[in-house]
Formats: sequence, C-alpha cells, structure tokens
Amino acid sequence: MISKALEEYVKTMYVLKKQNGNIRVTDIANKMDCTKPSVNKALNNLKEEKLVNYETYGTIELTEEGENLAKKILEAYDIIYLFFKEVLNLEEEKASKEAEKIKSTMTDETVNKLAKYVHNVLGLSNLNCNYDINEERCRCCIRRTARKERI
Amino acid sequence: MISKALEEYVKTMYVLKKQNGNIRVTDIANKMDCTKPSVNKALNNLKEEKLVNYETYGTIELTEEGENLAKKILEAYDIIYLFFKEVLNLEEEKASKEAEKIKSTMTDETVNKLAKYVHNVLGLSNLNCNYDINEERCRCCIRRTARKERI
DNA sequence: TTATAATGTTAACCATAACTAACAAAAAGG
DNA sequence: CCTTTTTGTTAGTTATGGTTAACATTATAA
Repeated sequence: MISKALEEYVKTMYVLKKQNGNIRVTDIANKMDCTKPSVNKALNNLKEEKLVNYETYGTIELTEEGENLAKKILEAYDIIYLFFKEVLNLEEEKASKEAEKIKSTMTDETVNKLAKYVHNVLGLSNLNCNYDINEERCRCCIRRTARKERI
Repeated sequence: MISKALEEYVKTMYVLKKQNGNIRVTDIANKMDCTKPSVNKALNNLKEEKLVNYETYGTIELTEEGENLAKKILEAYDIIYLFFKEVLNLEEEKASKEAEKIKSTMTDETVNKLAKYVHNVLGLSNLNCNYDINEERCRCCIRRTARKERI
C-alpha cells in the first residue's frame, strides 16, 4: 500500500493529463502547492512502485496501474463529496475539503456502500444500482456530474 | 493544530483514565501498540502543547484542554461509527476501522451535521435534536450507547 | 545559433514519528 | 533493607515527506 501523500500525486497527475494532455513537474508542484524537488522525489518513489513511467528529463506518464489508482481515488472523492453536499447539506467548499481528507482512507467496500446509499437517498434510486468503482460511468446517474464539477 | 498522531495519544490517555483511574506510559504503549520511548516523546510534545501535565517519573494527567480534545475525538468517532454501522450497514469491525481513520479529520460542523442526520435516519428522530459535540450527553439518544460499546 | 528563460534534478537539511539499545528510577518481594 | 523486577527515560537510528540552494538541461526568442 502506498502512502496517502503519494496517492495525492497520482491523482494530481491524472487530472493534469486530462486537462493539459501532458504531465509536468512544475504543474504538479503548482497544483499541489509544493516545490519541484518534492515532486521529483515523489516521482522516483512512484516509479519504484510502477505507478509512473518516466526517465530523467523525460515525459511523465501514469502506468495503467497508476491510472486505475487515480480513478479509484477520484471516484471515492466524488461519492463522498456528494454525500456531504447533497445529503448533509454542507457548503460546496466544505464538502470538498472534507471529501479530500477522507477519500484516501476508505476501503472500496465502504465507498461502494456509500455510493449506493447516496444514490438511493437522492431519489436517483434504483435499488439495483450497478455502481462499481472500476467502471467508467455509473449507469444510473451521479458520477459524471460530480466528476465534471471538480475537474 | 496538533497532529493526528498526538491526538491519538490524547484519546488513549482519556480512555485509560476512565478505565484505570490513572495513566501510565506502559499502558499507553500497550493500547497503542507502540514502544515506551514513543509514548515518552509524545508526552513531552503534549506537555509543550499544554494538553498534558506531567513531570519526569511523575503522574500523567490530561489538562482540561486535553480532556476536551479527547471528548471531541471520541464524540466524532461515536457518530461516524454509528453512521457506518447502522446507516451503511458495515460490519462492526469495519465500521470501527473506518471511523478510526476519519474521526480526526472532520470539522466540528461536519460532525454535528452528521450526528443530526444519523439521529433522524435512525428514527430517533427529533428534528430539534440538541446534539452538541461539547455536551456530556446527547439529549435524545444515541451518544451514550455508542460510547459504552467502545470503551 | 547562441544567450536567456523556464524547467527539472541533485544535494543537504529539517521535522515528525516511529524504532532499538542502554540506562535510571521506583516498586515489590524476600 | 537490599535485590530484583517493572516502569520510565535518554540517546542514537530510520523512514517519510517536506524544504532551500545550487546546478543541469531543455526550450524560446533575438
């Protein structure tokens, strides 16, 4: 299991790739509000873990495993954010902060249960909801909306 | 703001005081599954933060501030645990683990909103529930039960 | 095409929070 | 009371994850 700190780098890289089409040390550092040497160190660790492909001064890419991890983290964020915002009625900003803090701690099982719960409560209900953390899109509603909001 | 790691010590000390009437380095180490030097170092840090009173080889006590912090953490745990167990229907063990991980990250506001939500959902409902993180006991139900279960 | 700017890396350092090994103090038992 | 056991402390090490300062490389633009 990799650390939360490293997971955060993976997530950020995934988002940058979607946004910019590439991943650069400076952009990661800006997005994460840290320094370039910190990013560099993280990249080396993630390379060790086979989550990232890169060579010194070369291009940075997430491996497939890295991408899957990023997706999982983003999924968790989306669901937790929705719960806080729509179910508990927290302000967007607060819902987002809470979701950020929690997203990397929950097991897949918990995230899935929460996802189904949120679906039902929000009246998008569909007791056979096929939400699955590894799918590209939830079949009955929520996920893409949440995703779009944040990225 | 003190670290999560230190908060965990504060919580453990509070529980030990309730259980044993006193707080000892060895007991903390056992409960937290860490070594005595780690505890010693934590105590020195907490003393700096005025959360603990103690002198070398002397008795260990939480200050009032320390006690309040411990209560707050335990309250948060209780509510989150209930949510996972009773609302999401996680197994006790899993609900407990998830609550442990999350309890120190949530703001008071979020914990309070979650508490009210859990109250309502569990049909202990009382829309004017006066649950307050700083009170000794929730006026309409849950808290003491949850507390008893764990300590 | 070469000087300059932007980007990326390395080295050395700091803080947190854990550990082991060794030692000091206090408590318990003979 | 004095020896042994338990308890607590100190010193030194390790790992993670951040920092700054200095340097190397790549890209840009005159």
